Amino acid sequence: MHYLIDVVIPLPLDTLFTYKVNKIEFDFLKNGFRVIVPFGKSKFLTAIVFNKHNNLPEFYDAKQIEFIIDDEPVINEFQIQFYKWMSKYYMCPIGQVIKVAIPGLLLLKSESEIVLVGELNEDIKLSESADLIYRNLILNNKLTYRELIFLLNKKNISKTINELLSYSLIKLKEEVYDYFKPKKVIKVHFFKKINDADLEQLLSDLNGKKSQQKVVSKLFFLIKNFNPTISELMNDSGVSRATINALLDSGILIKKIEIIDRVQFKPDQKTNSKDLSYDQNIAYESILSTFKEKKVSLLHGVTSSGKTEIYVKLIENKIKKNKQVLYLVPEIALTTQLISRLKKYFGDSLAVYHSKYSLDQRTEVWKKVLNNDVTARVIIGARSSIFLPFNELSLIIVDEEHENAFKQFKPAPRYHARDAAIYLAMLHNAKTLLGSATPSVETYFNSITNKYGLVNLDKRFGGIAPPKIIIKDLKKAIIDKKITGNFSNILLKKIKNTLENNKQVIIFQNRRGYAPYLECSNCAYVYQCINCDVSLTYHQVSNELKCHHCGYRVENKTTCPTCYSNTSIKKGLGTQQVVEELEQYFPSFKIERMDHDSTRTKNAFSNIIADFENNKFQILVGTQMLTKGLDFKNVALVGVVNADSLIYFPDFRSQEKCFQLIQQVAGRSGRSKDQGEVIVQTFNPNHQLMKKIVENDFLGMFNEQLNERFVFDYPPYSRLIKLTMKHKNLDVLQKSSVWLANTLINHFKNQLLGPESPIVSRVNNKFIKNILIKIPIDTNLDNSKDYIFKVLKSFSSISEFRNVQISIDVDPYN
DNA sequence: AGCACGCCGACT
DNA sequence: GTCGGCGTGCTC
Repeated sequence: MHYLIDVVIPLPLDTLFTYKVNKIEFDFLKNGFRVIVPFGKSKFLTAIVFNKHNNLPEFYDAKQIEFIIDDEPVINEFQIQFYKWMSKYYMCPIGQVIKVAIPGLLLLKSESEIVLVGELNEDIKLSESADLIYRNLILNNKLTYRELIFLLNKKNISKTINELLSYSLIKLKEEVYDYFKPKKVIKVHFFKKINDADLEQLLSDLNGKKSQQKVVSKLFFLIKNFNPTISELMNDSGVSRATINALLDSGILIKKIEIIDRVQFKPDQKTNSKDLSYDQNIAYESILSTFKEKKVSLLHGVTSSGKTEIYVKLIENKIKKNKQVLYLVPEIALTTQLISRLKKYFGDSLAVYHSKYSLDQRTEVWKKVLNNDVTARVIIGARSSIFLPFNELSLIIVDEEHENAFKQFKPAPRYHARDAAIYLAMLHNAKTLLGSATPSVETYFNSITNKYGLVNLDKRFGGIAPPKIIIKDLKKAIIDKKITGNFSNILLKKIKNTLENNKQVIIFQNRRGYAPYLECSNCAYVYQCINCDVSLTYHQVSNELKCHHCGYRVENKTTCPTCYSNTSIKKGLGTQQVVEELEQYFPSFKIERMDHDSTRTKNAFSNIIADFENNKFQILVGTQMLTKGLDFKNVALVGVVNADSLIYFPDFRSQEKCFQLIQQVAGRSGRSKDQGEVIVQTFNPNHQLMKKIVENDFLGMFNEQLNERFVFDYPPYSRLIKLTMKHKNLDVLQKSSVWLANTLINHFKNQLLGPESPIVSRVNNKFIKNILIKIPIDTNLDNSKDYIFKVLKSFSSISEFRNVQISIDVDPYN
């Protein structure tokens, strides 16, 4: 009988690799265990067991595993299923999925150490390599695999290791794999449990030692709630370190090491969930009733309708039953307000997970979820939290379902967290609740066609009237000379009134930087990035020209490279310039900016929000960032400087996005009792979309968009797969993209668009071409994908095209 | 992905 | 004569 395991290697390779194990290992191993395997000539990698079987491979000799890391699985069967699905659906190698899904700490490479533990007996004769290692170990005591490989110079090291092991000269230090170190802290305790009488005794024993008495009484008081650290005790009792040390030395106090959670929750006063309003309660009940028949429901609730309270109610029910709930948000950094709100309700059962957390923090949450720990029953997280090892998952909430941030771009798998969450919930037999004030066309379509449940909540909480949206025609304003700079007179007047009433203003400008581009006024040259096919953005503060694609930056010397004149003019409009302009008009008010540039540092974002909330400044100018569920009580006016770039963005979703964006920004206004106002400036006041925006007509927008998607075969009437090709040589790219498109056309016929150069046709010195495939909804998606893979395989066998990078995006979002 | 192997140019 | 450039193929 042969014992074999199939493992996933965390590299972008699409196959499982088969290794031999012995009977004992076979019986011990379960799917989800980590093992160290030899891979290639000299590498050792962490791999994850995905399958166990007895079928010896026919065409190659399986290697033996090196050793087993865990004594229990680090991922569960749900995840194995889920990751496999993701690999298949998003056409991404399984190894790549693993790499993205599992925090790095759990996937260490050959950092294992061997440690010298024995002494060489004279009658043992070591082989040359073993002797070399042994002598090195005497000098260094321990060596990593990597160093070993280096010393032995590319030989198979497992032989040598086994030889040294067989004489008990070395030990493999497996602990190093558990790199994850719990955070430890030293706390002060009494030497024994102390009651009131003991305290009296202690205090009299310390007669004359005033400071020590102080410390003892303070500690006695504190331990009712918690044990302090040494420095906390010092501060609280107002004594010096020496006093504490004296008490420690005399044995009255002792130090204890405690493991604490890295992800700390301030013990905010815990509150019970609020009672739902009449409308909220109806919505809540209907969600429950749609869940009887449907796996997925959409809560379409206007801004300020109090969706969060409904979520809270639903979550409460689940955690009472010791179930897990995943609360997905588009961008965790923009969710500080929501998190602190949820903390109040769920306190210690709430954990936050985010790929920007440190590896230690992530690993901590990971392990808690794996063990269904009480301190991680509700996970609030960005898209990567769908990869966590849930085992009692019973509800997923996808808040702001329409947000593009749910779609992953950068490393493959290019998954959409909302769609993946629905599959994940299905695996767990759990429910998914999608929530949005402006649902995506796809989701709303699924709701009205009865695939998902649909619950409407169209009254704002407390009956506040929705903000009044006013469209201002910029063309007319210019003709009538009723405009100053970029602001129509009416907008300026409204800002003035609002500020005078002690209310705050938000100005939305969807472009960061100062001016989008700089143009030479002599020869009309536009300053360009040297690596990319885009114009450089002028940044006033640093007096630099920056590329927002590759990060290239130059000092603004304003000497035109073509005509050498130095008369450049700023064209277009960015957030920095808007701020500068407003500062001129309203010199007595403070203005702040919130965009990608001003929020780069760790706390900048929450600081700006906190300052705005506390009325430390009155006008907030910002980009998209402003729209993400922020809640400012005192904002009465929102101004959109220019809506046109939103409508005319060349993408089939641009109008939907524009509607969503303006509705969301509008939602920031008038969140308290007064009706808010929104002024949208545009050169296209008669665009049908503007009418829909003014009338708050979601359904009208939806129907119109749906119709357009039907006519042009876009989702939800088709599925899209986008192939992006990159190469440094334009000719090669041209030729190869035409070859690929022509080959694919055989199968996809007129459902294939391209190859086309994107608007930014060169980034980082590589040219780009896109091919878009529309797959009709009634054809088999798997067959289409198989065909694409087949074609890509023949593509890569053409040596001329070898170096063309191709990335696949299933359900692309731009 | 990484890394070894292999086949061609500029050098002590 | 060799060192090293990076094109190609493979990893159980």
